[in-house]
Amino acid sequence: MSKNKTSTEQSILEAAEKEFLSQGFARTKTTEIARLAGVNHAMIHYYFRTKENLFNMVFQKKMMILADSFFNIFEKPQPLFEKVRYVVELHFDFLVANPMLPFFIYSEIINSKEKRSLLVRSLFPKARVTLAKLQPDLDAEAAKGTIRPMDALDLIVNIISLNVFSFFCLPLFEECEANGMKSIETKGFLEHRKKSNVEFILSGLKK
Amino acid sequence: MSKNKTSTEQSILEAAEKEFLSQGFARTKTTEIARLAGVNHAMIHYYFRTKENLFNMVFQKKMMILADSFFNIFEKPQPLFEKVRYVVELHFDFLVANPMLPFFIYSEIINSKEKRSLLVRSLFPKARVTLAKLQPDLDAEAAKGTIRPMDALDLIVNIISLNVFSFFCLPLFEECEANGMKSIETKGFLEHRKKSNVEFILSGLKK
DNA sequence: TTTTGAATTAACAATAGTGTTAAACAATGA
DNA sequence: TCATTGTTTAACACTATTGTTAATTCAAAA
Repeated sequence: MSKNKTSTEQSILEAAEKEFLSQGFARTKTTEIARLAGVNHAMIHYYFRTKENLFNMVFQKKMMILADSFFNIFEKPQPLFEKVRYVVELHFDFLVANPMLPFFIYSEIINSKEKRSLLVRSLFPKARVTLAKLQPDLDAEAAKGTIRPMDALDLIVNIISLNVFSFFCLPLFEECEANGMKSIETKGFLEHRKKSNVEFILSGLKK
Repeated sequence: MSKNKTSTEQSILEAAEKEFLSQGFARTKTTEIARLAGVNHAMIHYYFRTKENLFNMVFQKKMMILADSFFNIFEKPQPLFEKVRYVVELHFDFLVANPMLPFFIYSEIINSKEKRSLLVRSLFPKARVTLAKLQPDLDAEAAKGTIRPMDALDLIVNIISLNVFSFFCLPLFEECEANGMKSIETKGFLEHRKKSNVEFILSGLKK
């Protein structure tokens, strides 16, 4: 038994991941997943029963990756300024490795209260811990007068905003270049934004 | 003739706008648009021939609104710091009036090179003018030593990032509240972010 | 080698959603 | 009033996509 079950099941999952991530649930066709995976399309129903089941496997996995990604970075004990720089850079690198992830998750939670609730329940406990540790550091620095008073949640939202949005911009700048509109060399766009974000966030912290 | 053509055509357009904005092209059903508009679903094909035609009407209109929104705000002649504050606030207010717009546009351009190109060609000329005016102001202030050297494009991307992302966060914070996770009073979340973004951006500009 | 059960295939059923059509209807102008 | 033209309706055709099934293949254990 189990001739090459893992191989088939795995290649379906990989193809599904690729399709769902780039197209979203609604645009993705199970036939196309099967074609990509190089298997008969009945296999998808054999292993996962429904498109929705298959989607949920992918979604759950990606949601966990997203939930873990950010807040773990904060764990390393460091002085505030180095920590902020480090967090911004590592979060940015995480996005380099998972450029479609935030958009994928957001697209799918927007029309599903269950999924939204699932995500929030995954994020909340970690976020709470991180905020509870970060806020005192910010308060201490503010008391010393090295930074302006800063809400930890705002800082985190700002970091995520600037980093994630850099990836949202990427296709537009690439399109500019493709249309011969020289606005910025797309080649180094992400590298540039990474530096720019670090500087802007550190500068935004200061008095 | 034209019994109440405008009424039917208009209500289809309004229902279509609502559905496409919240669900995107792929999830939206023309039958549901018809139901929402209170018309026979053949009317959609009578007035617009295809779902895609109808979608393009909505998309084109929304894209124009988006393209006009941001850069016009910069036109008012003002000292730099007041101008930046003013731009951030007005852009934020624009998003209050059009909360789904950025996500809608982005979702649809991501898988369509034509639409991406269309958007870029709409944005580019205005952006160019705005940048060409803004950069000298930034350079002058930097020469005076009131701000750190700053790339105009980075500043604009930062403003859009922080503002747009505040609206992306909203459903998550609402969901937190719904699940009894008290992280922030959702009631005032947007007002809070508006202030926070202005301060952070101004602070990020300074030396 | 035979048996067993999982894996695979092709063909098909079911459904949902888009688009078409012919006939009925309503408004307007002659 | 009648003819014309644009509007609306219900019924249907077409298509794409998901999901099912029965028959077949294959690998391993007895």
